[in-house]
Amino acid sequence: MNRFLSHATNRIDAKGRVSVPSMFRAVLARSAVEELYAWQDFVFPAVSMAGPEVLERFERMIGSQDPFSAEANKMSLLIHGGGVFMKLDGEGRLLVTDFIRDFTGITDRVTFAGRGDHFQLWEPAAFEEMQSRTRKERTAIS
Amino acid sequence: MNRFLSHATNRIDAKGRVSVPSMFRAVLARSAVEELYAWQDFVFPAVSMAGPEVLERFERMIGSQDPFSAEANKMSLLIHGGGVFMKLDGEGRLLVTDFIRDFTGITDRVTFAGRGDHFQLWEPAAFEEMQSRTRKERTAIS
DNA sequence: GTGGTTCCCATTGACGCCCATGGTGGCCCA
DNA sequence: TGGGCCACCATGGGCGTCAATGGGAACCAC
Repeated sequence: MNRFLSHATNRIDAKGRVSVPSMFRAVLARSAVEELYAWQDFVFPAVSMAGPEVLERFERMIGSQDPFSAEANKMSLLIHGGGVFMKLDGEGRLLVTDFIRDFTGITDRVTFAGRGDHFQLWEPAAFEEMQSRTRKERTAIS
Repeated sequence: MNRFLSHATNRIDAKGRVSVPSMFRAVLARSAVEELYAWQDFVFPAVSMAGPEVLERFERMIGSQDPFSAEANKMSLLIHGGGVFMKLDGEGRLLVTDFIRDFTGITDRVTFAGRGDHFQLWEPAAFEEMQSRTRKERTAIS
């Protein structure tokens, strides 16, 4: 199954690195992704990651709008200004930069959460809380 | 009958594995399910399992919404972030991971409960209690 | 140089695959 | 109908492999 699923929490080491769960790396490998596009999520205090094709998808959405519209402008602000490219080291770890820390509140541990076509980095407690709150809110799935 | 029925409690071994009741495995085999989609239930402290078609059903529900809405985002948080694919070993056992333990409170024994098109993993005492309480309430079957 | 990275290599514990054993129930046959 | 045989299921454990993590040393940029 070629989706990002499940969640797992890993520790950040003294050098600021954290292992991306092998499950997620396997998905990336299947789509031959080398460089990751990372962006600050539009809804949650989380950083999302996926292959570059997601950025292209975002750009097509902007392209289909009036380039002078406030709407297109704001969107570019988010997906370009709030996005970076990152890559993993030989062991499948990534550097937790301030870009990630400041936006998520992550300090020493990272919760990776699958989101289907991408995955996210959360501060563990924030993820827990958001998930359980959401579960309480809606009893309407199924 | 191709349904998950009845319940049974099995012991978790020293390696954290537990046998899925053969009755349930037979149902899975009949539908040629290789990989199980497991999700943290939206209502109970239980992990549910079924074939991948359930995930696809969930995803269609999300797909019918605005992908940038908070609503779609939260739903994905549960079905993607709160879901995993698992597979059984050669003997029909599954590994009871933290993904399962943390959410259900399971420690050394698991109660498997049939739910028609899927089955659930419960902490035995929690299952007992939930079942007997529900029986008393007698919500509105009759 | 100095701080921050990247590239390797080492360690340890978790997990997957395989084979073994014991207990129980079902079935056959006398 | 009683006994015995056999199949199947739940459970245990060995062992090789891989993932997560830690740390040294080369490297790059300012």
